[in-house]
Amino acid sequence: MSKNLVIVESPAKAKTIEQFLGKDYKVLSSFGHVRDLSEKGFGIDFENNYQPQYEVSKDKLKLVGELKKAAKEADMVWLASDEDREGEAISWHLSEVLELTKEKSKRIVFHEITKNAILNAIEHPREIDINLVDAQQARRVLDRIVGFELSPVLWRKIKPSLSAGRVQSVAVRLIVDREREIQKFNSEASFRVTAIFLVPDKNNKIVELKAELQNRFNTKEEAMLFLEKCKEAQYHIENIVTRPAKKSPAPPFTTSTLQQEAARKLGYSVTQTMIIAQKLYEAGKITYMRTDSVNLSDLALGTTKAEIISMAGEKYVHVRKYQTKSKGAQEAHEAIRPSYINQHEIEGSSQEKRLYELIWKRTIASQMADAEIEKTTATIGISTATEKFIANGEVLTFDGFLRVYLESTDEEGEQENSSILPPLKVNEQLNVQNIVAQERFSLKPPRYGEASLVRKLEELGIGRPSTYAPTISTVQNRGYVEKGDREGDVRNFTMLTLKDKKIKDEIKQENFGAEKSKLFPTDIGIVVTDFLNEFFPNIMDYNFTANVEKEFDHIAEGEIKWTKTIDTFYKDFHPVVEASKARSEHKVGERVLGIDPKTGRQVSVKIGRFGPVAQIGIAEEEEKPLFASLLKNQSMETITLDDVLELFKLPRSLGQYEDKEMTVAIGRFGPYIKHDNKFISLPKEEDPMTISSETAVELIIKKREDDINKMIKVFPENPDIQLLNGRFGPYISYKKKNYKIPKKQDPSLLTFEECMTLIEEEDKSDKPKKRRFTKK
DNA sequence: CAGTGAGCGAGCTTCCGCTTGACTT
Repeated sequence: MSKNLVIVESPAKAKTIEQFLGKDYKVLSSFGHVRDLSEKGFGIDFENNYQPQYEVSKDKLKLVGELKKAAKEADMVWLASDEDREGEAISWHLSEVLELTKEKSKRIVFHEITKNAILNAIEHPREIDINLVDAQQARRVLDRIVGFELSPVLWRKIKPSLSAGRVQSVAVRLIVDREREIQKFNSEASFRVTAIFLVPDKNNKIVELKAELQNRFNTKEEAMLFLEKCKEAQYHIENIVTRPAKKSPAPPFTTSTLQQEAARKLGYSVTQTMIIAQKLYEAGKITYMRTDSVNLSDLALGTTKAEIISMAGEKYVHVRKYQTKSKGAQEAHEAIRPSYINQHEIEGSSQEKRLYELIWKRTIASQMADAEIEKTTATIGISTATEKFIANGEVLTFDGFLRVYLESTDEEGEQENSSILPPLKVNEQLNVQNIVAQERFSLKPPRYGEASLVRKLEELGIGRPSTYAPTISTVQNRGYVEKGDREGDVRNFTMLTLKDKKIKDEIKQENFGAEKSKLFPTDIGIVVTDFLNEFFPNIMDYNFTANVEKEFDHIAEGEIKWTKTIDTFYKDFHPVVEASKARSEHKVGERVLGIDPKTGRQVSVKIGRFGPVAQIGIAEEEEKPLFASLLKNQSMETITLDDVLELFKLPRSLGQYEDKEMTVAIGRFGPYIKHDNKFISLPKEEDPMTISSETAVELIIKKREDDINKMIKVFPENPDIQLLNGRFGPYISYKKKNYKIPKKQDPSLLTFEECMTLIEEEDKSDKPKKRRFTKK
């Protein structure tokens, strides 16, 4: 029996630490929080000074039992959860639930998982910091109040099952605000002038020298005037300036920067990145992946330095200690780095290998010397004009960290690919090959992607490393935000080219504005955001979290009681919630578009039970209103009366076939034909408004053929059971449910009885689950 | 897999942060 029990948060950590501590110590893990506010109702006693009602979480009951038993058997329990607000609370909850006494338990903390750090921690134990725990309770209770007061308002006013919260609602607001910015944006045109000169290089070979005019022109006329002046001009080098410059490496990865770089360099979603990182962590390949710290342990600094020396030599080393700048960082862990920096690559899936390589490079680079660059700027004078051309050159004189890694950026703008300049002398005359004045347009603000939204949230101090990925999923699952691509548009631009003293004036075309995997607000997201902005501007303020964090800091310092902070907030907040419920004259977000010319009834759009819907007439009228869902590419904000009237032309009858009615309509999965209670999707090229009955009949016949090919077998005993070929291989279909067939089984040999057993077995095994996946 | 949207009103939904599994389609 062990005399000592150490409890940490993560099982992987427990395993490592157990090896350091020897046989007198047993190390278990709490798997994060073990207790939370009751799931029924608020879990807060409002009558009793906001007393939290805690319950051991359902999935932790068994674990808590085991911990209790282990605690009883031990002489001393060491509470070793992380050293931050949440970690302190975890230790406190553990000591409550395990009924630990002060004599029998101690609180210890360490920031790195090394033997020295842990032994040192055990030599310097302390007690639980109840002020820090109180700060966490305030955080927890505030979030519960905000979430559970606001969400039901949305159910009533907009649509069931919606949600609002301190973090998610602001995340959606960022997306909505950005979308409105983009819609408002007016692109401005200007003329950018570039010239190509021909000069000899050091071997007397003629090479191109590219230069750009210092200023741009606002109009075509000005650009034209300038080119006219250039027709007879001479060009010469007026000035050459060479100056050294430096580039420094980026700090080691945090959760947020890892998500950004994995998105930019490897194309992973934030969830994907976290799943892969979790695997690497569990396999002992990297340090903990949910962190806001850029700090590396002394041990890691040392081994990284040694690695760089053996790889590249002493002059490539530059030991750097980074400071965390992001708001609200709690720094319970190290930065994300390889556990063993001398391991350049690892075994595993290709995704794991690539992510590991990224982490390895970033860590190594962060401890390498600056890259040194020599920048040369040549100014070129024009004999007939006062404007100057500028040619920029860049030479890498020392590669430094660039030898292994360069951080990517999100900016798409115009690349200045400055390269090495040919040898030039002041006063040298230049021959011009051509001068081009090209119309350029200012870029609209880019939409957020998953990773850039995380970066923005982190910048604002909203959310934590453990919640970035889940928050991004939540706002998508609630239907507030959709990830998607947008095809670009085509636009014309003017290009003026001066060559051989002649000016060519052309109109050219370019594609612009195409976006991939970006976040777009849905109508529901927009309506919910507008509603919350109107009634709860305080909660929706980008600084709300930062402001309450300040309060939590005061609580942690012991300057205020946590219940006081909550009371002040609640007394302001709750009456506004009540007021927002009371206002009920109109459906939130409803927009009246006009009058239906046929019936004279009102035409409007709103959020219905199943999403955005168009409506002819109003509920109070004697005749029922007509409804039609908006199409995927339509928005409540921009849809017109004519668009809506189009929607009501469906479902459209296509006449009869085999004495049964054929109708065409648009459903959840796009346009379809319904005939004899069967649904047939329209191929892309067919338009439901114009499709003919002949084409419809062809599609019906084709569908029947496909169905026959799909069928493997039916049983005379029970025609409800069908053996079918599907997208994922053969399966059994029975009473509208699908059942798997074991891989080794040849489906055509299955008997009726065997099918029935497969169905029964799967029905039995599938009852108790389901919930979590639909929920999250 | 593909009807829905008024009205009656039962019974449900929901937050953020800590952790890891056990799950489809």
